[in-house]
Amino acid sequence: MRLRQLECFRALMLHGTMTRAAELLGMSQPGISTMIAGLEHETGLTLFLRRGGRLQPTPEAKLFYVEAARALEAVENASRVAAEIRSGRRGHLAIAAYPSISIKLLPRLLSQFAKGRPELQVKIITRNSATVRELVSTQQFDLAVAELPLDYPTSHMEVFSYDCMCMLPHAHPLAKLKQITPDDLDGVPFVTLFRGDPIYQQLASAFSEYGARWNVVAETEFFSTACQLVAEGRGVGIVDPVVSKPFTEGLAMRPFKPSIQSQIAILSPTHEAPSQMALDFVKLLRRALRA
Amino acid sequence: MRLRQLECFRALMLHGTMTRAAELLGMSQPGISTMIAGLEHETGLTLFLRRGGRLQPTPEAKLFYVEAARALEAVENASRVAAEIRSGRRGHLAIAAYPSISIKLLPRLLSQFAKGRPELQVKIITRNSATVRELVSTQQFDLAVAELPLDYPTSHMEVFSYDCMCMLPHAHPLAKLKQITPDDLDGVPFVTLFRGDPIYQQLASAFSEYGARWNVVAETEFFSTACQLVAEGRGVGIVDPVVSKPFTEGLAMRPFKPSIQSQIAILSPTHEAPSQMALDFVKLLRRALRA
DNA sequence: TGTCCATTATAGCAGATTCGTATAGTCGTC
DNA sequence: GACGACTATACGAATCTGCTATAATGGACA
Repeated sequence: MRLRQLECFRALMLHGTMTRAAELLGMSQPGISTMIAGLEHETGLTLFLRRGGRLQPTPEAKLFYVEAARALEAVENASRVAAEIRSGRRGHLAIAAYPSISIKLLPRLLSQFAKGRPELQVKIITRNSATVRELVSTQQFDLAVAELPLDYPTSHMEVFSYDCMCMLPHAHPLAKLKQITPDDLDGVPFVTLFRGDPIYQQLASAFSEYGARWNVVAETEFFSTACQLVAEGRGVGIVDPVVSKPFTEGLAMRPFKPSIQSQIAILSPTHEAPSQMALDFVKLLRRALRA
Repeated sequence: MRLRQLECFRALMLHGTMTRAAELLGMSQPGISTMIAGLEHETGLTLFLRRGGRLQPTPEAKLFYVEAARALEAVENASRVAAEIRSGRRGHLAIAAYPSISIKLLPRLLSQFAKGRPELQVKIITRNSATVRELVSTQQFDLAVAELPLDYPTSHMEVFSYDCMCMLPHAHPLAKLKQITPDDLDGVPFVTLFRGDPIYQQLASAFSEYGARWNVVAETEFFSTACQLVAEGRGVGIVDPVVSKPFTEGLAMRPFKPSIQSQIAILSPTHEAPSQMALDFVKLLRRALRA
């Protein structure tokens, strides 16, 4: 059973005569004739009665038409889907990300990305960076974003490093300074991430190196929480300048010495080829993370 | 997009290598290779990554596979349905019939006909013979059975004539006779069809011709009702010997003089070709009506 | 009845497609 | 470095497709 036969059959059923069906399909009448003859021969069905040089569809033809039309639609649908995939209108994007980025930056980028991609399906899973790393190794995701250091490095990894900045209310006395050091923060109420976080470790080292007293008044799990505490006047804190930017509006940001490094990475599954969709989104994400 | 391309694609997705897919499809490996290359070229999708002489399906291939498989199934289904139609396993049979035949005989024949035809859809509509005639002219039915005379004759019509027989309880005194005439029934309680029915007209003539008194004690719409009244001892009656046979078990049947003719006809739509299914069923019905 | 018109069917041919064989290229493994 | 497993390309034969030309059929109408 060939597709062209079904197309000819459908056109003939819809338009009554071979001559007209041929016009519609842009082919000759004898072409239709042989196609229909072939279809009748191969199916063993008498689809049309030849009455007075005209065709009359048999009841069998009407029964078969339902299935033929369905089959043609399915094929045409496959063809359309192929075009949608090619043009990036259809696809899915499963992303695993650590909390700070999945709260604001990622949704913002994704909704921007989804414009003009009506059939795009997006899945975002938020886990801590260690879990994100495990999820990537199970190949369940097209893409992942995690903080470094990872327990062990993955092959496909694109790293972004940031010098963290000190955030404090505009009204804070230290906001007058162009740059802030541990000395400036000696005994100043400080909001930080939990003890396990690399940022915490680096801060602890920095304060002890400078011989300043690090007065931690709050430990949070997410940057966003820390930022909110600072905004409420609970103390000052330190964040990366890109991923956390959406949370620091209305706060003063000052460079911090010594350099406190925040590193995040875009991870790709190792054994799986990335989809074009994923590659396209990575471009957008990369641009955002470089900014 | 050609079917063979989709078949090759499916086999390749299912079996991993072109070599194996070729075996499964009974073709050569280069054949698969060119088919896939053609499909990739025509869809504009990169469906497989060539890594070290091996193929690795891309995420796009996985997306497309869903639709490709669906399309192939639809086509294969159409092919299967064609075979079912050809073999008579699939089809429908819409029959309009007058009450007496649609109550017993028709269902009995249809259930016999439906054996070995799993996908057969049957529709029976019961109307009086005049309405049946109208329904046939609207071409909504594959077949109809009505009593004669019709108000006007249809072109495709096969007539069956019966000499009606007298029915009476076995215990009835007249059951001893081999044959019954209006004289025998002079004043005998009689159950008959309604006044409008051809049978009624013929009986009235017969009794008046013989100068016998026709003692009608009940008029019914259906033969089945009349038969039941006779079985209950309400009187004697007259029915055709074939269509009404299912209702007359337990009753004595005797030939009646003069001949009271019951005529019924199998009607086919005029402008519509009959389905093979309908033709097959007519054969069965004809055999039953001739018996 | 004969002519015209609209339709379908068949024949023959050119081009496209399909699919085989032969062969080369690639990569991992031992 | 040879082998094995795999894919890609070249080329030719068979098949399929779809065209033009033409025949055949039957209805409409003068």
